[in-house]
Amino acid sequence: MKRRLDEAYPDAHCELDFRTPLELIVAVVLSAQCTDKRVNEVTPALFSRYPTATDYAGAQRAELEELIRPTGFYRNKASALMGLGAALVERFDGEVPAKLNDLVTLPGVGRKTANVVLGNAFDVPGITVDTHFGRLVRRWGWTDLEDPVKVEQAVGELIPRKEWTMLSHRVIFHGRRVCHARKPACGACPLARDCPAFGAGPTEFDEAAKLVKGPEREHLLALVADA
DNA sequence: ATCCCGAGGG
DNA sequence: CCCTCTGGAT
Repeated sequence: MKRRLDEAYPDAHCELDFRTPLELIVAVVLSAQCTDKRVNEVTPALFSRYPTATDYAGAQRAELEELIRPTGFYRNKASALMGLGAALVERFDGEVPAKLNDLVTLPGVGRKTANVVLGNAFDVPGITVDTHFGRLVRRWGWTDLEDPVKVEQAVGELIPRKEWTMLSHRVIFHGRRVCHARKPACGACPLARDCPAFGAGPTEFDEAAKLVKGPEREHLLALVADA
C-alpha cells in the first residue's frame, strides 16, 4: 500500500484553469465554497469579457454577478473582483503583485488565495494552508499548530522550500479525495497505517484524533517529500 | 437536511 | 469571536 503522498499523488496540481496571474487570482476568489470544476465552467466567458484589471474595476455589477452566479456567494465575489481590479489599477499598475505582503492587501485575497497565486502563477514556493490542510494537521494530533501561520512555519522548517507548492497540492488533494471533513475514506487512505485516528468509525474519527497523541512532526515527511 | 479548497464585517 | 454570504453535491 502507498504510504507517502508523493507516491499516492505524483501528479497533484492546481486544478483551476488559468493562463495569467490575473486569471488565477480571479479563479481562486471564485473557488470559495465551490468546486474547481464549476469555476472552470464559468471562467472562459468571464476571462473573455474581463481580460484586464481595468475591466473588473469598471464592471457593471449586475453583469459580473450573472457571469459568476453558479459559483455561489456571487454578490460578495463580485464586490471582491471589482475592488480587486480597482486596487490593482490604483496601486500595482494593473498587474498582480508577486509578493505575499502585497497580495494580502487586495480585496478578496487572504492568506490562502495569496499562497495559491504565488505558488502557481509566479513559481514562488508557498505553503497553502486551507481548511483541508488544517483538518489533516488536527487529525494527526498536532494540536499546537491550530493557527495556519504556525502550520506554515512548522512545515516550512521540515520541508525543503522547493517542495512547498507541491506539498500543498498533495495535502489539499488528499483532503478533498480521501480525508474529508465528514466521512473520511480511510479504506483508501495511503496514510492509514500512521494515522492516529485510523480504526475509529467515521463518526468518532475526529474524537479519536483528539485523544491520541500525534506522531512526531517528522512524520510529516512521510506525508510528502521526495526529499 | 447538511456540508463545503474563504474573507470581510459587526 | 461570531456571523454572513450562495449554489451545488451528497
